[in-house]
Amino acid sequence: MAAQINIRDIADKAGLSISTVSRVLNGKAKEYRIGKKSQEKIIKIAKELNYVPNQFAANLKSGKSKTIALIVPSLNNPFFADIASKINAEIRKYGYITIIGDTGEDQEIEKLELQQLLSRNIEGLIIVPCGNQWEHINNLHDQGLPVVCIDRYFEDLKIPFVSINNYESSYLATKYFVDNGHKNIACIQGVKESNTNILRVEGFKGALNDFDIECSNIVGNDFTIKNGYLGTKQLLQQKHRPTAILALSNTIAMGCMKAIKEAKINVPDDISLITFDDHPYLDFLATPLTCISHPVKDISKKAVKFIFSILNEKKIKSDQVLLKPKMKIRSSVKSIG
Amino acid sequence: MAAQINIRDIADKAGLSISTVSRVLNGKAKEYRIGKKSQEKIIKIAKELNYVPNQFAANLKSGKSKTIALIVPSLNNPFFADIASKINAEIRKYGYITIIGDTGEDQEIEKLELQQLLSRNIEGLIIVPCGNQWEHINNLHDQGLPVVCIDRYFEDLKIPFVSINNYESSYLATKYFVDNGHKNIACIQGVKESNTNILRVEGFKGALNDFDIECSNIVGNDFTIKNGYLGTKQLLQQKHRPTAILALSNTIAMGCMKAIKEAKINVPDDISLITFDDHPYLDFLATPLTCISHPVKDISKKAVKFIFSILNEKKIKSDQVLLKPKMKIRSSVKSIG
DNA sequence: ATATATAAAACAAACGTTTGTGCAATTTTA
DNA sequence: TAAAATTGCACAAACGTTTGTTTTATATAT
Repeated sequence: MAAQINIRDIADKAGLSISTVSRVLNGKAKEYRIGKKSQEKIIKIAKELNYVPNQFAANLKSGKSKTIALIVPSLNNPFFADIASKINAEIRKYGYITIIGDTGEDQEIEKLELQQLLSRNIEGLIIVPCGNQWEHINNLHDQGLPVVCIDRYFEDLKIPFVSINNYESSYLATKYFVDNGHKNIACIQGVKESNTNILRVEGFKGALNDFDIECSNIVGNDFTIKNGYLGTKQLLQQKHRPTAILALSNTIAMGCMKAIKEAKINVPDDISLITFDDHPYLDFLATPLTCISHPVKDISKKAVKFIFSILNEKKIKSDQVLLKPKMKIRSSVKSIG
Repeated sequence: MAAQINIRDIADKAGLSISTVSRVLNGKAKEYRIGKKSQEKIIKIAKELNYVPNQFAANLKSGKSKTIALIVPSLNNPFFADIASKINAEIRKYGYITIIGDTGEDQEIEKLELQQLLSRNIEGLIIVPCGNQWEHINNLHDQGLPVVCIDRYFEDLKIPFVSINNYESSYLATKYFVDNGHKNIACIQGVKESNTNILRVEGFKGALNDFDIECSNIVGNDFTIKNGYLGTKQLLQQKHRPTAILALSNTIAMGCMKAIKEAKINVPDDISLITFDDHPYLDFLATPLTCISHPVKDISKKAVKFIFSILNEKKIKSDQVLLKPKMKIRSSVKSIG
């Protein structure tokens, strides 16, 4: 790599000092009363030489890295990919850059990545935590690093978060099943300890309870295709087979569909299905899937706004918000009974 | 953010000089003959204080950022999200970190991001270029920055790339149509100028030509759902409606399916369809889609390997490779005639 | 003509590392 | 036992910026 030209090269060529060049290039010309001719000369030369400032040097001195870290469990999950894409774009608007970390749903990798990111002096962290350990994240928060959890969060901590009301989400879905006459409703859950999952399961149970439906048929333990597949198989073998399944994630739903297909039965004729997380392809499935849709754009925007509010020490009214979920009705739920 | 503890704090606490600490922490203890007791003491203290090195300082001095940039057209596209996920994981294995840029298929943003990334002293660039302008990328290559194009590339330049044989891809698909008796085959293309598209179209035409099929019915001009939708509508209105459509990307295929659904006709009974880019959800579509599958993992691995080979000035036999595509046969092609 | 105010820009320290070199102290060799 | 070699470490410069302070030149006031 050819040596990058630096501020000194510009100073030399302009016959001015590096401090003057720095100030002009940083828009502090007025503040430091740099003459117009000098300003123009510097800017012209910088362009000519195609000057690119060395962020390391700048950051080292200023302590500002202009970098926000985003950590997600898996970019392979279209939901998180969507979030990553939106947050990345949003952060850029603030003149900051995003470093995206993909933990592969492994909390040890999460910790490791966090270390690496810290050594890059990130100024803020937006994270979808991938487990129920929170100490390493809370420490950062306590140390004053702006942290915002999205999607998944820790209920009893003071870390700001923006997520959706997961209880309401599955309550909505379950109620929809009930409204359509279903009484034997099953649920395939994800990682049991994750608060997302806990709340969704509670919403499921809560709805059943409110409508005086006894049985709560809950299987599974992971947000994966495999788990959805195995869970569904298990459900289909039950003597009193459920008429409806609530899949607590899009990955779980994919597994469901696989098992349902293998069993040569149909959605919604033989079994109804609702999934979490919307995606364009849901419209084109064998049976277009009714889903609980999360406002990814709102979540992303708000999370980024939070980060920069904290960074600029602006007060936020409430820094733990739950957005409202929506149900997108397609045709995977049959009206029965 | 509380002040991070630095190498000097460790030196003070250990009663040693910062150079000694630096050397121990960088694994250069033997090389510089640091005593065992000193080594142990330093490592112990570093752990106790939870030392995180300041990469900016280290990078400033050493000129090494331990960072590779990855630029993709859009993380929203599952294909690129997949690539990003894999490359990210792969690069981490080398102790490097990845900065992911998402250009939104906008070449101006691509240029802008590139500038920002350069100022962060990236040591390498893996890019899926999002247009047919190559100067800004070629310049970097000429300046000695390790650059590897993936998926899309520039044919006449010397920039290393790893992609798949796009000609072969669509040739394969088209041949499959022909083998199944199709004669009136249409193709919905993406961005006309992109080399990916050009080659795929050529493969399409080449196959038709080889099998003495005259008509080449090519519509469309963008790798988007919308374009797929409009293109399909256009095709369905033709007096001599095609019996098969080759969609040159997964996004285009989604648009196809939308239009086909609206027209109340079926795949493959009324029309056959093959798409590019595999994805788990393709199995669960109304009609599981036969597709041309690209070895994402191989592409990612090879690209990363190239980058580090170039970085370490190791010779590569051939640095412009085209991997073999595979066809994943599902059930979206009807055997006719 | 001198003192004062202001404009314009230079000086120099600092950020936290890495790294080439130098210098004791200790051990080995002759 | 003195010279040579080795071991163990410290010194200090450098990386390219930012930024508080100082200096110089010019304009204005007295």
